[in-house]
Amino acid sequence: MARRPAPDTRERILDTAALLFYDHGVQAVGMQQIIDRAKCGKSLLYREFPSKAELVAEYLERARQDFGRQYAEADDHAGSDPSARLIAFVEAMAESVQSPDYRGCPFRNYLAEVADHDDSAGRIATGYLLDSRARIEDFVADMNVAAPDVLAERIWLIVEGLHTAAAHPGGARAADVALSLVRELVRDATRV
Amino acid sequence: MARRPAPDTRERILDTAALLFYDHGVQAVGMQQIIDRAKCGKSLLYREFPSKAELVAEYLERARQDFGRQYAEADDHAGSDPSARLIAFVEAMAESVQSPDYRGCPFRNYLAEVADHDDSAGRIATGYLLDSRARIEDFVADMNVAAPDVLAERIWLIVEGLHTAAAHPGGARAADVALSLVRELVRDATRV
DNA sequence: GTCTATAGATGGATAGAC
DNA sequence: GTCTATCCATCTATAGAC
Repeated sequence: MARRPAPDTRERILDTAALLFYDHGVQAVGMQQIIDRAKCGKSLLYREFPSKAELVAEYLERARQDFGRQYAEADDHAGSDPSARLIAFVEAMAESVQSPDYRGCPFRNYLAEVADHDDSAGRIATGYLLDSRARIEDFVADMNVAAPDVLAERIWLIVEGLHTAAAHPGGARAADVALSLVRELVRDATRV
Repeated sequence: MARRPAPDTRERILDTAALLFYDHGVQAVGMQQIIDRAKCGKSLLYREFPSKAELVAEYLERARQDFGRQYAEADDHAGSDPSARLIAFVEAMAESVQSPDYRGCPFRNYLAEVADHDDSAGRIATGYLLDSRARIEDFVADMNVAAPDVLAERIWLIVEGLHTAAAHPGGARAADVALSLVRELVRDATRV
């Protein structure tokens, strides 16, 4: 029994909670379940996370940062052409749904299972969606196409479908389908 | 206290439960909440629905039948051309997301919030999705297009996006976006 | 009196929080 | 570990319609 608190305790608890929240849904997972799996005491968990609501919010906030890093890295390799950056963004999202145990987008799942979107976690989830959509709109706006609003709306709809369809039965090909469709829309829109 | 059993008791309970389940999610609604809202006794609810799981399953089953009737009615007015029937199907789905208090597709929401898809309610939800997708595939197969699999996959992705995007902030135009995109894909695919 | 509805007490399990 | 609250589900008690 170490008296000194392990510095990675908070991260380990958050890792454990994130896995359980994502796999079974936020509401279906109890605090005791997280405590058992993380092998920590109750007092330790409540010292790091004062309530379940804050633990959920930090789970989504960390997921948002993780996705943000992946998208930033993909953007670094995409060059400066806005259409290439747009494709790279969609590719990064398509890659994130390719996991064999993919169970849907954590933000969209949270918004689907919790009706109140005005709490801390809900604002993170809606903020993530709005940021993703704004990123697409910004890329399209820089592409000098005839109808940027229409193109951005269509791509966003496909992105929404990508995250949802991949979690449903028979959704293994959703990433390829979304990517080919987005590429075709971009190609048609940028054709001289 | 009426001795005569009201013949619409079961439907009234199911109506009440359906509203609550859809608005707040299945897991967030308690049986007592339904009992209070439906103004019925506890024993009466449990006589009609032996468990919450069965009540949820009947909620989804009735929703499936309701949607099925709407789609069948739309199909009756679409004539016999498979592309017209396909468009009518997508139009009917687009109409169902136009409600101002739309909170997502009940089947997709259920699958998002409950991880186990092998129970009675889960099979109804997945069955609805598979049926909808098969209907699209059947219509496209009758259209004599060059690549029916690709077209059906793309339309299904858009349909998934339609149901998801309409429930998210800024999703008011999702129905129009999905419809115009599907119409364009069908037009391009059937062009001689 | 008989039947059925409602209302409330209750059981056991589990929730979040201290 | 403990506390309170709530979950689903069952059972009992009572009030009213026939």
